[in-house]
Amino acid sequence: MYAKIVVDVNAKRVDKLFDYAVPAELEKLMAVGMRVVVPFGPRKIQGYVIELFEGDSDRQLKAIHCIQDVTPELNSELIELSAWMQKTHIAKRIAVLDVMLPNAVKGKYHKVYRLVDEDVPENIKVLFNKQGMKKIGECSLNDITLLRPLIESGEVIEDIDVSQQQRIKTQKAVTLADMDVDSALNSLRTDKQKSLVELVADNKIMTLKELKDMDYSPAVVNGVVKKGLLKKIDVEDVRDPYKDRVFFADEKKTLLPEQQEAYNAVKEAIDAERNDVFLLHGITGSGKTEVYLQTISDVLDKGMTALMLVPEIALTPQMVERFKARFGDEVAVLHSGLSAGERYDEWRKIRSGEARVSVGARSSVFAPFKHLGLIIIDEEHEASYKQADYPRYHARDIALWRAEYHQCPVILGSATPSLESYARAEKGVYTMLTINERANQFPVPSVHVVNMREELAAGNRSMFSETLTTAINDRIQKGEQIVLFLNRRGHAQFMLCRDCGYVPQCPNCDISLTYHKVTDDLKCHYCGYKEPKVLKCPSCDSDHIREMGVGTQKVEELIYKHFDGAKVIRMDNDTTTRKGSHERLLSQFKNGEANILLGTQMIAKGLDFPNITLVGVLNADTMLNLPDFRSAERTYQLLTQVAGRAGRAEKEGHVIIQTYNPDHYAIEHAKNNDFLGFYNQEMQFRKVGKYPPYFYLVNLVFSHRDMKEVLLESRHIHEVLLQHLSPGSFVLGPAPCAIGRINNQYRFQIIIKFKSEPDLLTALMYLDDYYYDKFVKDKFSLSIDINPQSMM
DNA sequence: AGCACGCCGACT
DNA sequence: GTCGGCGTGCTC
Repeated sequence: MYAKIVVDVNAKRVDKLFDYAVPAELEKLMAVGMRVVVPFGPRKIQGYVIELFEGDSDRQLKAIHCIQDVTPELNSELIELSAWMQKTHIAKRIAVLDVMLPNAVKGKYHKVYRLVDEDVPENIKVLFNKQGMKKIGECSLNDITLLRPLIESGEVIEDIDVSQQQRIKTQKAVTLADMDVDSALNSLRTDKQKSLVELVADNKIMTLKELKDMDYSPAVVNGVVKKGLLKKIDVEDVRDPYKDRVFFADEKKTLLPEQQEAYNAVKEAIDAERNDVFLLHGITGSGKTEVYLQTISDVLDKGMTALMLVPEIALTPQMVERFKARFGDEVAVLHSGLSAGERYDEWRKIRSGEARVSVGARSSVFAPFKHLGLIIIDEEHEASYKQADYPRYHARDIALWRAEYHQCPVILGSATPSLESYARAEKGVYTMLTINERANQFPVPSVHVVNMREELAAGNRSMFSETLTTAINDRIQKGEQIVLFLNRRGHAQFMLCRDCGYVPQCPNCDISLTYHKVTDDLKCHYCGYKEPKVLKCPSCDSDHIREMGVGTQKVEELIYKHFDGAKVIRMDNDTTTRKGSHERLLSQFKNGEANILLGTQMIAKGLDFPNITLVGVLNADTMLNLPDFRSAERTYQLLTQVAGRAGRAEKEGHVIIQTYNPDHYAIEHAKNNDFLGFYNQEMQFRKVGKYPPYFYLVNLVFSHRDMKEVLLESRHIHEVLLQHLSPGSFVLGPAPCAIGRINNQYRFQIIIKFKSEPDLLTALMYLDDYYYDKFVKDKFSLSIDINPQSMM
């Protein structure tokens, strides 16, 4: 037997399948998808079994060294998917496999000394572990002196140990020993021991912890074990991060007519096992989640599985609670807050079939389900579904591939669909499902736009307009709650000299340094460069240099100064990095420990508190002015989402949007909650600008230390692309990137725009291959982003 | 990516 | 004469 293996070496040159012989003693155990350790050149590394085949090989093949799993980590679907991703994402197979699997699975390599012969003096033997290994990194000088003669004589050799990062957690348990239960019971004297054996006989396996909880002391258990009636074993201990929480069973809610219609359409596709894609366009508060829950429930009833994706920041305890309440232990939750071990446990629950529903962020799209009956992507427009770094996959693409593989339907849900998806639904590629009425029947909040230019003209230079100030004071007095949203993207704090206008820049990148109040220093967000806060302007020696721009901290201070009786909870990256802090802050707000919740992007989603009657958007424009073709779309989506936080209950909600561009169509349509109006206008702009969904985009970024070289080389690549691509496509550039230099690497970009380009992948693969050696040798780097989410 | 092999300069 | 610099090339 032979095996085709992907080796764990992240290099283009070895991005192919290697053939190995399977040793006779491993043939029975060997399965596709397993991880194995193989000799590779002079060393030993981990690899994935992609294919097994029989027959003679005329080549002298090396043999697989050992297996790493008993149950394969990958199934044949994921293997096929990885091949597809390798091709369509211009990515290395191993890099693709790496993002598919949970971190705990990935191998760790240690250089070790290995004891060849066990028969050595005791003082040497104690240095080694049970497997006769000793990590070289853990050797003291003394150890090495001791070992040196043995290394020279060959009794100890250098080797590489491939180990798993995260061991499966085990627990001690007991089970029946091989023996007749009745005769066993007869041989026991005490009732306690008898009942213990009966209990174990009934349950097959009981952990010691369970027994202890049932008042069987270790002494009793050990006594029976000693008699040979029970035996101790290790069982896998599945960590459940939510195990201490009690979930109340959640009942099906009656669907409103529009919900029902959407549900019926999906249900029909589920039953027919048809690979339909639905775009569920439902305004905020229209009860999309209830539709998801009921369709999932149907899938489970059919004995199939369901995968649901939500944006990372929407994966709040509230959301999880709702799923756990409806489906109980059948739910696996996958998000970034889990430890590697917890994540792996959830993964294994899915693989074994113990969990049949998953709720998770982007990477959970690879969850190893069998018999998928439905895939749901909630908030399908969210940019976070696209992985920002290599391999740049979009969870939506993966979901569509998997749905086709399983022949099951997909629901793309959103209140503000991406233009790409909406256009496809309009064309009939996807099935459009619309919900226009709110499930709770409460009125849509009223939206008021404040023109900050007028405020400024009227002499109000604070960041709170007259209207907002009045509204905030009113809510504080009534004891109602307020959410204030500060759009921080592209609006970090920096230092500015008031005399000469100097702004401290990163010496390695073409970007100004960001001021961090917590550490009181200046940092570069791109390369990590750090320097102390400057007290005197390095340019003109003036001491009128100070922090500019508003951060949430600054706004918090201003709120306390501006409003009596304000009690603020601030949510941003600084206050929510600790595990569980997100949840804690929200529950504090929910309990009324504060009346103002101030935050960035992360508060735009999911919070659903009845007492919020006012939502203020402090600066609606910052996102609008970003040099990106999606900036209007992003602004519209964000404003709609933020507005959705108000009036989720009986009390009427108000939204106040402060902006310097009150007439911008993104803001106007957001104000009127008019998606179609926005869509039509934005589509015009996309059509004229030759942007998605009219054209597909590929963003190529080249970087190198030497500006001249990178410019010359990218010009050449421009030529190559023109030759390879069809006349209907556009190749723009090379032009300097928006941030022209990062970490002393000059950056140029080329943008490809095309409607249909059958040779695209071939051309890109050619670039990736042909230039690879050059890029390695001359430290050039090329990044290829197909369907980029951002052009910056 | 690692690691070995190999072919040149500065040292005992 | 040899130790070590890192360019080159290979890994089933």
